[in-house]
Formats: sequence, C-alpha cells, structure tokens
Amino acid sequence: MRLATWNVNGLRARLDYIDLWLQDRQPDIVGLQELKTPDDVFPHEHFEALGYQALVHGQKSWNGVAILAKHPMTLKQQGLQDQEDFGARLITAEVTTPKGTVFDFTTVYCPNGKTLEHADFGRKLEWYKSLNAYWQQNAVAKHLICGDFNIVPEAIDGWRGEQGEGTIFYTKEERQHLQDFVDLGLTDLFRNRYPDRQEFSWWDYRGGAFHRKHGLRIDFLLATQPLVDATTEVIIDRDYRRKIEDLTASDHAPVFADLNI
DNA sequence: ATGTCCTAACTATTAGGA
Repeated sequence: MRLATWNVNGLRARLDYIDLWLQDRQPDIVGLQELKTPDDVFPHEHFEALGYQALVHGQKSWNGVAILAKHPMTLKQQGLQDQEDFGARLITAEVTTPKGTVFDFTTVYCPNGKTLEHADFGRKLEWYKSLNAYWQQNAVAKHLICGDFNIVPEAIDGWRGEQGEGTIFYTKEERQHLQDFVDLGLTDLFRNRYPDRQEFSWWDYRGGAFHRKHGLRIDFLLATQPLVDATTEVIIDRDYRRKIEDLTASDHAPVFADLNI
C-alpha cells in the first residue's frame, strides 16, 4: 500500500504533470493540497480514467485538499470546526485496503502564517490548536495524517539550519504544535526511518533555490504506531520537483511511504 | 532593487505563497 502526500500548487495547471507521476509511482492513496480549484470543476472523470476515486474539499482561487484512492473509501470529515473562514484545509476518509485493513487517512494544508508580525501567524497557531482537538476527538488506532505542515521540525530540516532558529517556520511555538502530535502518539515516517538524512520537500521557485539546495522539509506523513510498524520505505520524490519537458513542477515534491497493510 | 517564480483572478495587475 503506497500512501502519498503532495502540494501540487494548482491542480488544473498541474494535471498533465500529476498524470506522469501517478503512472510512474502508482500510489494507492494520495493526499493533495493547494488545489486552487472550485469543487464544481474538479476533474473527477479525469482521475477515474486513471483508476482513482476522489473526495474533495476545495474552494475558488486558494487552498483546497483532496484524496485520490484506488480502493474503497468513505468521507469522514471536511474542514476544521470554527476554522473554515481560514480556507479549505482538511479532509478525512476511512479507507479499506484489499487485505481488509481499515484506517483513517487525513490530509491537511496547514496555514503559512506569512510573517511573525502578521495576524495570520497567530491564526496559524490557533488553527493548529483546532487540528489537535479534532485529532483527539476522532482518535482511532490506525490513522495517518499527511500534508503541507508549513513548519520546519528541526534545524536539519531547513537549508538555513541553526541560522533559521526563531524565524517563521522555525519558531518554538510552531514546533510545539508538531510536538503535541508526537505526544499523542504520532510518528514522522521519514524522520523515523532516516534519523540523520537531510532531505527537503519544498524549494522556492525563485533564484535557483532547487539547484542551490535551498529547501525545507515541511511535507510529512505522520502515523499511529500500527502503521509505523507496517512501514517498509519512505521516499521524498525530488525527481518530481524538476521540470519535465515543457511541464512546470510544483514547488513541492511528492512524499510517499510503502506499508504492509 | 523589499529582487528572483508560479498560480488564479471581472485579462492586468495583484495577492498569496514559504
């Protein structure tokens, strides 16, 4: 079972590129973020032709999340209570695998926060509090949450390293919200498997950041222990941050994990 | 140079991204 997360930075602009990746990597379940697509024009038929059903929580212009699945799934949640004025950023489905394993799959597009001085930074922290409450209210033994968290967990996860400490994405307050999920029993699948590797999942489009290795690891798959124990591989798919012929990549790479479930 | 790139939007400039 291959589970993936990808901030696509505009689903409609990325559709041909997404096809290439789906056909190459053959993921079973994919959490997508930053659709920038209204629900009424989401290309369901397009993904059905590739073997995927889609559940969508989108909006016009910004944000938006979706789950693509090759296996049966049912919608459990769209959006966070009291946070919907901050955009369409969460969706949860219950998935049943061919082996009969049932688990919850949540994907999130966490707020950026803009700058420490901007009102959106405080709202980002509040949004994380709501996410934590949602998580506790919907506790199940097998649950994976993936997405764009817009937080650099440790110095190794940002190109600026220790120089970044205290700036946005690297603050104690933001990191504490990630730690709260660890305290609730969730594990970062990539960091758990590769404790010392520096790999990034996002690079700025500007200034040749990708080639200068100026990136951040802000896209994660977090899972409860039964799913951690079933994990056999975790890949940050940086090949798919590159331009492919005339197709522009997202500024985020896909991240996926393989699980025996 | 509050630079650079990319997307979506009342198609031209602006907002948002991280």
